[in-house]
Amino acid sequence: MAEQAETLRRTPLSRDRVLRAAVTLADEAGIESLSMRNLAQDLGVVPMALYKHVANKDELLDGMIDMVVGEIDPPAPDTDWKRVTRERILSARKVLLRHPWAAIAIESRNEATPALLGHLNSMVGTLREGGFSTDLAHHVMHAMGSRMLGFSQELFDASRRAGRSGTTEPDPPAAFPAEAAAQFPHLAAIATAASHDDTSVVGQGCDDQFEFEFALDLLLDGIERLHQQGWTSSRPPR
Amino acid sequence: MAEQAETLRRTPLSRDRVLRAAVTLADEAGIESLSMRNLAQDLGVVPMALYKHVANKDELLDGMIDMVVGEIDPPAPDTDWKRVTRERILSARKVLLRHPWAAIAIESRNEATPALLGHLNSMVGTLREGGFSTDLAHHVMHAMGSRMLGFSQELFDASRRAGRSGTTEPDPPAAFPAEAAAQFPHLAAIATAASHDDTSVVGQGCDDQFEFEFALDLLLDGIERLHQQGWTSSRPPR
DNA sequence: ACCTGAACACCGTTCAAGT
DNA sequence: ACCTGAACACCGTTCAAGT
Repeated sequence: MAEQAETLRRTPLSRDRVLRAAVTLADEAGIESLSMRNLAQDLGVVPMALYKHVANKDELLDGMIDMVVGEIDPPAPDTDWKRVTRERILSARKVLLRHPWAAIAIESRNEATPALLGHLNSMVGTLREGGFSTDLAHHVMHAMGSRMLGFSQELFDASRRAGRSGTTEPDPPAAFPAEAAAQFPHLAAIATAASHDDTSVVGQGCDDQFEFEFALDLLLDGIERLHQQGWTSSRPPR
Repeated sequence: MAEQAETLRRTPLSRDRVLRAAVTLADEAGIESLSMRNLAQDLGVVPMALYKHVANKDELLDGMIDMVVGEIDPPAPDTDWKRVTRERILSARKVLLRHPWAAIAIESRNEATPALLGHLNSMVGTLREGGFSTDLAHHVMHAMGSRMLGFSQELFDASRRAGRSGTTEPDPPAAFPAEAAAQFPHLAAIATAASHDDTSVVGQGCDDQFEFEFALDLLLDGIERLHQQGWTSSRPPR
């Protein structure tokens, strides 16, 4: 990273170069290491020079978010709303896993950025082309953003949040301590029952991709059922 | 709040009093106003006095989270897993709406706190008592924590995040500007189609509670179906 | 032994002085 | 006109000096 700064020192700053460096810094060192001062140092520049390209740190974060959202695949040219939506969501997931700081950064901002609105808009477009009423499409979009537990369980993984330490080897599996197993027997049971892995381990023992697709298909199948029934909010199923 | 500090100045500090004041401060002024120094001032105490009761700010946040999790209703004495789970999730939602900073705070920590583990454990317990295999219960818990869009759409509401300004009147509805409607026609369409409200407004026009229960029932109905079919991950439905 | 002021190593951002 | 060093108003936390 130091050599990179060396190479680029003389090339002029630009908003794009600032944002790109910020994303790299957050990816590699963690979002808590992203300060205007650290970022300037990475770019071989005095801190105040950044303010020529971003108004302040909030705008920097917005720009970073838009850069990440731009990595999501565009909708495939396909008429099957279910397949298109599924692939789009899985693409977004891949992007968010590449940039572990991004999901929380997006949630922490209180206005959606333009790129994010564009992404959501095209997701709704896919549903509309699939024959969804605006009414049902509306509720579906909300459902996609809901978290029943109030937080995303996937995020309980230290190795994800902290910056990658250069190497890509996974963390050593954290054992489920015996005392915790006694206190939380049900959690211990489902941790060990994870059939796709054979260890008595939480977190590391779960196949996150499997779990994600499980939830995704649960939702998509339910949505498909409502869609086929011609569901409207004025005529709810229950 | 100043008078409160006055009243309590002489009563000795305790971990509980520190945590309680921290939750109040975050609720009223927003999580970004929660600094060790501000908190100490609210308590009429020198900043360093806090460190007698919490090791550092991270531990303070953990304590605040546990305090909030403690507000979630215990499971009702009922044998119907679906009703119990539904009520529990709605109770958690109410708690998280009372403490707008809490959801993001929980996601930002990378280890679950003891109270949170206890809550999750009892949720799994409800499923097990309802006849769920540990396998299915495991996947269900993951599904409950999943967010298809990578972020929770509910959180795009400035009035939620920023501290309450004393008054409880809602923010004036933010209009969906014409230029945005042209750029994001599908979003504009679903915003206006929100049948439970009659305005051309995003955010304010949505009945969040309705949307939450829509998603919740979509998931619960799908889960019930899998449960009745005796679903296991070695014999998936698709 | 306990408490706490000052100090340290950071922040984001303003502003005035330099070119 | 542009650039930037110093300064301001904050952080969390350490540590040594006070009682």
